[in-house]
Amino acid sequence: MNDLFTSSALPALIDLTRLPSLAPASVPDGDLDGWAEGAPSGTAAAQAQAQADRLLDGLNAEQKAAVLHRGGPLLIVAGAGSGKTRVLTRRIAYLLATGQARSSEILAITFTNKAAAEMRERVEALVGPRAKAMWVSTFHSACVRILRREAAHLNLKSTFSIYDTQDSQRLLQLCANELALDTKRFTPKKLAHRISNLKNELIDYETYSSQVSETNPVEAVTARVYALYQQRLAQAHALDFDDLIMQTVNLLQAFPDVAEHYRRRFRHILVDEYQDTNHAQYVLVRELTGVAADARRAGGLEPGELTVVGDADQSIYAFRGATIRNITEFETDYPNAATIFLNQNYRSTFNILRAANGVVSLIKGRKGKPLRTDNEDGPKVVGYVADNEHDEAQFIADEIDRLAKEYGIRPRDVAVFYRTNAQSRALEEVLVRVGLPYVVVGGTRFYERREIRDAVAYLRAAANLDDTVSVQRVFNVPKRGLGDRALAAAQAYAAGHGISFGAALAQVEDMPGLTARAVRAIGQYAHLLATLSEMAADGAGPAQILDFAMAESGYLAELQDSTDPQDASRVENLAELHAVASEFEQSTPDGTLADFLERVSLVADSDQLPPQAGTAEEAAAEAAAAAAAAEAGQVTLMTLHTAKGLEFPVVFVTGFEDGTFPHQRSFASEQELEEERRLAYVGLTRARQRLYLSRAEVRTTWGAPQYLPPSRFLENLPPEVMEWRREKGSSGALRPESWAGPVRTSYPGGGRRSTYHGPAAGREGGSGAQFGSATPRPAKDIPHLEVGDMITHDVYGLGTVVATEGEGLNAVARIQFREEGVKRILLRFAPVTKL
DNA sequence: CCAATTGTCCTTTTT
DNA sequence: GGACAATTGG
Repeated sequence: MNDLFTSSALPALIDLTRLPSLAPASVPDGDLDGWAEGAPSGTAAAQAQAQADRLLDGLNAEQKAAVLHRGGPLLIVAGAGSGKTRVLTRRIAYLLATGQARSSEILAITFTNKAAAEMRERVEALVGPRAKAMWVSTFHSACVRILRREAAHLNLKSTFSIYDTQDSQRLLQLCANELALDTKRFTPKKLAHRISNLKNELIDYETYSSQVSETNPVEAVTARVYALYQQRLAQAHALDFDDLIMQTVNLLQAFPDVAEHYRRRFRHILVDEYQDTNHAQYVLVRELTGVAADARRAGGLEPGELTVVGDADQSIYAFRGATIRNITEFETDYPNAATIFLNQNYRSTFNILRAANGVVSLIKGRKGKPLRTDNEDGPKVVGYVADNEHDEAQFIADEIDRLAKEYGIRPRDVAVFYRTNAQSRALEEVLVRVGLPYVVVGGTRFYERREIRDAVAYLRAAANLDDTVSVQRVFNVPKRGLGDRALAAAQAYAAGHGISFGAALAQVEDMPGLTARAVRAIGQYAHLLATLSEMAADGAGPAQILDFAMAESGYLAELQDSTDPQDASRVENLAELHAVASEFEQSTPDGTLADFLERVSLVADSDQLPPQAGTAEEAAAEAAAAAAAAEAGQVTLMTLHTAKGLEFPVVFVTGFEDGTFPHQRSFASEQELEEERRLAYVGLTRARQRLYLSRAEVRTTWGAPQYLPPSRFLENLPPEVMEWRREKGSSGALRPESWAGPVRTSYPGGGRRSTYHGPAAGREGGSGAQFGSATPRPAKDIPHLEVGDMITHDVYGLGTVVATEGEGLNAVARIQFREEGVKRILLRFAPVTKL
């Protein structure tokens, strides 16, 4: 390890005299926790160094090198399960313990707030109060803090609202209406996506407008909407998710003194999950390190220390602008950078790893080396082919039961992953039925529930009356007898007077075109908002304001008086929000309403995630794990995306069907398919001991049951690591014929179709059942198609017939699909219906 | 003029 | 099987 340390570190460019002393800044007082900032002294220094060196215990040579690296940017290419979080944590602790960095000089960026909280906890457990002033957060949270502090520079209220995707789309809908767009063609969703991409590339609307070709209608419209959207955001004193990054970059670039302040402040920047950063985030990091700014270096500011950690194989966020180039070109971007590879996997059994490597090995131009491990083979990876999603869920439930009985595995050790959130329903149904405790992470998140968003809209309005999206959201919630008419009148008035919607409401007396009833209703609403604003301005806490708003508006009463049983749980959710707000007031006494709202906007409720045990050294995490060990806990259900960075002893990855995973929408491009492949890799590598892969032959997606072929990813699993419990569903033989009468999986009135454990299942299991052997499909069932007919295909969706050939059993059609282009399809087998 | 009701699209993945 | 928009009845 010393070899690695001395050879890779200390590149020529680094001025040794400027490196901080290795000696710790303080005397260790028995244990690490006792350290306080102070002056170094002789023997104490040696002792402290010994303490610091203990941070290297249990690390392999590469990991040590990564912890010890000094001088110049460092790229750690860390394969799945190679202990990257551990290395990053130790590296920060080491910087602090040796006095190379003060905690106030550290900015560590993680992917989620949960990861940030855990990392902070672990570092604190290692070096105690020395870690106090460091920033550990996501890009977004860090940017909000900077923007709030520097709001004046940007002409922004420091209580600006933060718009999530839903809010942005609402505002875009308003903009689209205003511009009288064809919202069928330009949906808010698509517009949001386009604008988000532009922002990720740091292209502001002025630049974009000047670049677009007027003859391209999509670009021209996007430019107009983008401009209006930004104007509306500014009027609302709101920033969307992408603005948080882009505006921070703008700030740093436009105000050199501000930039310099933060560069001096954050001498050590560490970025986790670097493969998932987008261009804007890349530039932000570059601005903060000042490495690219030669001119500033001439001004006496040395470049900051930058450490990034990532794994190109786990890049799964390209859809949101992440670019692998940030990791593959790191050495070009930072010429004196060093790279350290961590390829040893400590997490998974060899069988699991071989399966994972198989899935990802096909990717073109893949640079990484396959992971290696000294771990034992472990049990084989279990495959299962279910008849349908309920059968799949039943298999999982039965298997969890069996594992509990035979190996004492607890629910908390088990995770079930799926590609899309919608897939969780079938799983939940079965888990409820068999009585297995479970928790769904993500999905319809707490903060996305309607009542929560309504309540938060009141709070936002209180903090920022100009927040038009929020003020309009609860304009008639609870019902105040205000409809489109009243809304339009107020909107017109606001536009005519150049004031915000919220401000306009106060002048309801002057508003033309309203009935007396509407005037009264708006007046009451305006009064309520004014009162809430005053409370917020007087420093009332979020819980107090929430209480008042819910009571005074009649929102709570409306829910309580309702007979809809759903509304009862809404009341409970509001109580939960109130509890969160109260807890916030207690834990952060000087936290403002804006602070609370920031947390609500940026913190996905990842608190539900089980604490990750794994690394042994972190006292706090260890204690928590030990305390929880007695509990059986809950099975964790989540999407594959959410699973990134986690690990579980037992993992089920479901839905291995072409169309589900890889998702149908990714068929269009090679890049997207590769991203799906990496997603599979991420899923498989979450497992420590046991891995299960399943698919359903028939899956019911919104209404209609669909036959789906096996996922192409399954073909790349090395057969020797697989144990197929069931290779065909009992509907398998039916497949080619099944089209005439698709399996009925809808069950009216909640009556559940029993899963197939009958003789059919037994007969098919494992034996080479002949594919459609018995009766060739009767000719009458083959749809007769002519050019121009519209059809739907179970896998490819809507299509138009562009050519036909052959007759009867051999009839073939060329069909133009929306996503897929033209396909040649043998009608005898294809799941096609004529429309 | 508003509110409940019927139709329509739909679904990736998320900070 | 759900969110949300246009539609119709009150």
